[in-house]
Amino acid sequence: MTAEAAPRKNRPAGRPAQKILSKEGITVAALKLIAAGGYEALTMSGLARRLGVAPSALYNHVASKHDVLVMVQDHVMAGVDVSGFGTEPWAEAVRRWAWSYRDVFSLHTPLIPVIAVLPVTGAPRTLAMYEELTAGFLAAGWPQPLIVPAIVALESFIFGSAYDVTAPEDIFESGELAAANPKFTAAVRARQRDGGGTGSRTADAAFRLGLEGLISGLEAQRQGWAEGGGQAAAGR
Amino acid sequence: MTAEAAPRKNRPAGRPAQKILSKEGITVAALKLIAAGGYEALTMSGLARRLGVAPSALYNHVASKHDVLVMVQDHVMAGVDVSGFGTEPWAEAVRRWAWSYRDVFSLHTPLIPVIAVLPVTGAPRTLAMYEELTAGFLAAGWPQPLIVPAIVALESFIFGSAYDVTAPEDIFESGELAAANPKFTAAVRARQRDGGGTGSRTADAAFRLGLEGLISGLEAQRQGWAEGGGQAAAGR
DNA sequence: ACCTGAACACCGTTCAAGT
DNA sequence: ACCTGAACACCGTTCAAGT
Repeated sequence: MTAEAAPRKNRPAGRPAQKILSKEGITVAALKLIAAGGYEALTMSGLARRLGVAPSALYNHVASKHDVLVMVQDHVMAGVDVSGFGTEPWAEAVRRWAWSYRDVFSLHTPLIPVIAVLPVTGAPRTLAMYEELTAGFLAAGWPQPLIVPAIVALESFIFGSAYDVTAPEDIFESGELAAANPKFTAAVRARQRDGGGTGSRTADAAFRLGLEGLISGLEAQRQGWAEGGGQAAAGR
Repeated sequence: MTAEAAPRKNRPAGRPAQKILSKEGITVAALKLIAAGGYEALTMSGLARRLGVAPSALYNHVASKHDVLVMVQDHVMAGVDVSGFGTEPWAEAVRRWAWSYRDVFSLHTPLIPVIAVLPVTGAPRTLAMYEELTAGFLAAGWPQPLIVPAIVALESFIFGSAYDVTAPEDIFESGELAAANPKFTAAVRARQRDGGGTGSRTADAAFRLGLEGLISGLEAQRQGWAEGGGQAAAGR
């Protein structure tokens, strides 16, 4: 297929004439493996096979498989669209960013537990995204203390929604328990779908509703903060 | 410690006089294992050891480890507080539910990928929770087509936020990249924390902001729907 | 420094044999 | 039907040996 990863043919032991592996190469190979066979296909030996090396060779470049996931994550993050910040109104920029973020990570849900707890130090592109976001929030007049909590809230919603995209369409069919749960069963039948039809975009309808709610609701929280002189709204 | 799982002492092969395992017993043992050593400790052989059987014996009662996670999930779900629905105003009931849901699953984040795509058919307690929720939304006057999308949106936010609870406090420290990302670095320093101090509840501040935003924003979306005669708000 | 090859300590799961 | 015990096909990771 591609020429870059010529299969190893009985290469002798010992340090090779010029080095074969690099972090960048490992990351690219990992992304190809994922594209071809999903995250199940991403194993250290699968990665080594594709790169034409022994599995143990990988450990000269990464400390663990977790390291590989971090590298993949930072690469994938480049696909998130922050172009609206600086060119569009705040709400519109958030919309563009949020939809692209969800779409990208719905194809990479196994990265979510990794990103969600990952110190940004190790992920320069992710950090760059946050910098763009922050600039956009500041330009829209957001008070500094609310910016990080607002971004975290939006991201939390996006991560959860990315899982939802991967759920089967009939996830809420109550089956034989329908009779015991009539109100929910009826609500599932009547639920709003995106596009108005019975097409398979129930995840989109929920994401749109939540995102529009969050955008207007965060805006309201911001007003409340300004009026309250620096305290957040109603508590637990 | 407990008497129930007396260690096996050279029990002979063959069907025992009376059966030793049950789904309920396996679930309880799994929860104890998790409480003691987290999800790393939940292995099929660890489970078998605690129950005093051979690992293969478990497969007479469950088809896979995924089955065990589903059973654990339904058990954990019982800890979510839906008592507000029917006794409190809608917003207050949602608050109580959402905080308890997040708190419970922040201790069980490995279940999130399982629940998020799990057909409710296999999880009766989860289904019962949705029934309660739906009743509460209906009683508050929610239009039927918006109820499921609204619940899904709230749940997505809750799942994402549960991960956030487990993140290290210094997750946003930009380290040596601080100079290249000045606005974000400053926003992190200035960020709102719950309780007003520098205590470790940054996750709570973000959750509160997002939840209050969602509650008021969803309320606004509901108004928009009523006024628009049955269409949702601004699109992609 | 950076590769090979063998080995280690696990996983989840299958299956024949036993009562 | 429901257990044991051995075996299988994987994992990620370590480490001595080689250049």
